[in-house]
Amino acid sequence: MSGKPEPKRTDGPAPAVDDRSVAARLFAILDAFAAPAGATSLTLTLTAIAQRAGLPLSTTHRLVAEWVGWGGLTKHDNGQYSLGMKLWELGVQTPTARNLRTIALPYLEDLYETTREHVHLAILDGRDALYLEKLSGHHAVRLISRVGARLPLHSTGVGLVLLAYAPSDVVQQYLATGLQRFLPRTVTEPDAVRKRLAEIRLLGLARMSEEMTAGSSSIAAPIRDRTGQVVAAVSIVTRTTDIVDPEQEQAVRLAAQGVSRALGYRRAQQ
Amino acid sequence: MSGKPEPKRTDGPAPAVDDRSVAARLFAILDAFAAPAGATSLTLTLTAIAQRAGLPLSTTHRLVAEWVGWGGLTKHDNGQYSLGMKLWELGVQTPTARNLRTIALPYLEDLYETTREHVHLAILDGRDALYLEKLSGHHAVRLISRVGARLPLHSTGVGLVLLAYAPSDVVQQYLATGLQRFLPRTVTEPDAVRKRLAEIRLLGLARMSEEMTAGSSSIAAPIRDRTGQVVAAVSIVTRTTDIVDPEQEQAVRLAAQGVSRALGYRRAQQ
DNA sequence: ACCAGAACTTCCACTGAATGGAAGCGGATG
DNA sequence: CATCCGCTTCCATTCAGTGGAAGTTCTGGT
Repeated sequence: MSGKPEPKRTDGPAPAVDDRSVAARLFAILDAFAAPAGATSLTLTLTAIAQRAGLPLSTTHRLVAEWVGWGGLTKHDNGQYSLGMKLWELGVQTPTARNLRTIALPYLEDLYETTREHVHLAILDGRDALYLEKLSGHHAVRLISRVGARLPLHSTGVGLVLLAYAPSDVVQQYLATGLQRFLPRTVTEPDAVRKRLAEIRLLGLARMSEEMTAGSSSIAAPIRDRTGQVVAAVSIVTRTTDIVDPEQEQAVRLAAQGVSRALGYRRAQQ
Repeated sequence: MSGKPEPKRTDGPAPAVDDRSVAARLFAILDAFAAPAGATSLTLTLTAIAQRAGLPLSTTHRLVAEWVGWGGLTKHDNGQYSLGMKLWELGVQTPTARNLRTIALPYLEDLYETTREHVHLAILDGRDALYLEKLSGHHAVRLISRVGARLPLHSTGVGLVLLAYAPSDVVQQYLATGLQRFLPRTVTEPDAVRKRLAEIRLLGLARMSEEMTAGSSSIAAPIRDRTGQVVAAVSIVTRTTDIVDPEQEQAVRLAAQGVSRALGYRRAQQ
């Protein structure tokens, strides 16, 4: 009853004992390096890591040393830390990413060659479109997307395609939360989005225009696995024009079909 | 006093208390998933993880749960575990890999388009060539290399280039250990390798033939950063022919120069 | 050159989180 | 139905991890 038998705590601003496990603390350290949006990858000092992870400096010091020893973090000459190659090495072995990427890459290359536009490959992960691959030429319009980026489902071509073929409860939940408007043309009204999703399912293709990045539009199509489930989406992002280019749309469709076939999909109908 | 008040340990085969830290045990679990050579990515049962990591089952159970909770491992329906997307997500943010890849990719695409051969991008990491990127078309000769793979320095094109421009003590150490012979034509004799390295430095290009995989040859060239240091190597792998193709060699050289220039290198001499 | 301050590293007594043996569970196999 | 094998849960024991504090190094201001 009453207060716990705390030793000698000077009131202060809620010490709030940290009941995270060692593992959770180790993870918190890595999470401190998660790059925010489309920024360059982070490089942090020990103190910065400690702050971001909410850990005492000495604990951070010890745990960071463990990460460095294993290769999950690297210490640079200037004393800053960044994510280490070991992490990259294990990361690229993750089955979902690796298998899809390996199979899809040749088709993405073809698509890039025929269109010379940014090519994206993304999957649905939680409430986001997670970008697995991105090909772009030298010219390349500046985009926020990059490999490993998470972008909203309702404002990107791949995102909308993924949402269009997602289980209805996922759609329900996604639309329930307020959708952010990035540009005047971003569609954020739930019912309007629903109507779009139906059109996408009908057409087997999504067309976006100026909803995430000014001056750029995109065309996206679904990729299916052997069971017919949509598991990913491909897209190209072009400079916005008013005319629909049937050749580009056909190229995206073909790429998506190619990958689907390589994944073992044999289209049932149509 | 005498012996510790051990509870009731039956002698047995050296209990050998495990003095690994919690962190080390967590890492051992991830390391259990490191795919051996060119195999498909692993999927393991709890028991298998425990064995590979050398941990008691109950400890493994608890720590694996921590990884799953964070997203570093994923539990599949069948009860098997594999590396998780979180790992991939953080992994692709690793600066070295990300920066080099982003800058190099357009040039690698060009190289692929002009040659239609496997294109590799690798860096020197420890005693291995670590493959950062690999592009291949549909036809594609079967190769052991893949993104994230580690292959020997003396039997691959990129490896030999990296070794040629490595600090002399690295070369020293590498050659000191016995070099494995994969095929009859693999050069393993230290002095012969040294001679090759000198030729590569002179020519700015490496030519390999049937030293790792039967029927395939490769042409590799060095990539330099702004300081002039060789930081990576590009190569194409072709079906072995007896004639040297100057166009292919020129294409590899151009790609390497393009990436170098994009990295800020302005060649000093030549 | 000197000093102040910040950032990092090391130390160590205390303690509660991690450990792992054992028992319980559940589903596959014969 | 019995057995095996792999997974999950439990909990008393203890030692690894903790973090405050002191020591050290680096930075930059005057």
